[in-house]
Amino acid sequence: MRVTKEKAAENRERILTEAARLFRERGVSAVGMDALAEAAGMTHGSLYSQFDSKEHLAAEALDRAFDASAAKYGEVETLSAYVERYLSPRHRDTPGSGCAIATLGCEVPRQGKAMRQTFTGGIRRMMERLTRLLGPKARRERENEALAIAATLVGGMILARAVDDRELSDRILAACRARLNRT
Amino acid sequence: MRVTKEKAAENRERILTEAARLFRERGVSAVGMDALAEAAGMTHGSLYSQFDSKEHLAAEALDRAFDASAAKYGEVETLSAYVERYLSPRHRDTPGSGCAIATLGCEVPRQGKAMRQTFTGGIRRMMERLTRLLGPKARRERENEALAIAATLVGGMILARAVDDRELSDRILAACRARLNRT
DNA sequence: ATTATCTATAGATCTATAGATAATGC
DNA sequence: ATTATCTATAGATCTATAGATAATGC
Repeated sequence: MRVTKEKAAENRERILTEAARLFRERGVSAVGMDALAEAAGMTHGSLYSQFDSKEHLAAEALDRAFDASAAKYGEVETLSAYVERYLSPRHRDTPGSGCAIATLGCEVPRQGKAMRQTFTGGIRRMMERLTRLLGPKARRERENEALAIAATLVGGMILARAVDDRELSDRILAACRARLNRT
Repeated sequence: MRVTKEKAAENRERILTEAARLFRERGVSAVGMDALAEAAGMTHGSLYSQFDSKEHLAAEALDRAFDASAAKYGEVETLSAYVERYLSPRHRDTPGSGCAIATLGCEVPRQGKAMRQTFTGGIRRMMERLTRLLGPKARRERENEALAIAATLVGGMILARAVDDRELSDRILAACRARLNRT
């Protein structure tokens, strides 16, 4: 049952949107093509007429996730607003729509070339956004500071999500926010 | 073919040692019982006479990984020595014997209760070690600082391992070291 | 008698492909 | 005629269990 070009393009979008969410929620290797197809309201066979392989699909979905993050944090005007938003309990509790670096960072070194490339691009975009929010210092110096800030943001979120204790988790977020606001 | 109690205990140790390495190298869900058995020089059937399930095995292996890290960083006498060691290219390039938080942190929120509990314990141990290395301030304040430092260490290592570009990777490590040494 | 290990296998699940179907797009 | 989707299935792989084996431990 063939559909219109338009409908097919919509389906493709929906697959990518759902994939971007599911991969961030459960990890790339834990989400099968079947789960992706079901989430998009299709059968898994049709994913293969839209994408060459799971890895290609995943790399494209990851790119969407980075685009969404860039749009979200592009609005932010100060470092402290960035920090407050990133290290919020709300972000911690909604990984499916949050920063892909914090959800997939540990998995990426073991993934294929396409994924790693996309991911490196995502990290560079985050670094550049943070660099622009930093004071009047030399560019190189701001970039290095941005990298260290990114590490604290990503690491803080990963630790806050990993611990089994809500109180400790809140405390991790608060401690990282405090530290970054003291910059 | 039954073996001596002693030999069986040795086998159990070897399974855990190899598991702790393989899980950190490839991720928990990417390493099957077959791969673990082969690495320990056995068939997968025998893993089930030593462990109830993969998750129990993984939790115990993770505990070993944390014990090893505690021993390694227990020798360290200053914060800057801790930072140099943790954020070294050597650590980045040998995940199999490195910090389990940096290799498995993203995966843990999706794992079972036993894993999460062990992991939380590992994070607490890291925090306590760092707290002891911090100056003469009040305990609570040092603990919070330790959490933020841990976030930078873990996040920095994850970013350095994730990027596809060696130069950028080295730069991430250097930027995080510089930032933490300015504390 | 007990038990650590091996062999064999069950039952799921996962990625990917082949071929049929049916409606679009030319 | 083309093609997006569906159905069916191949071939791997994964966790776990059952039963046999053979040497230990009592």
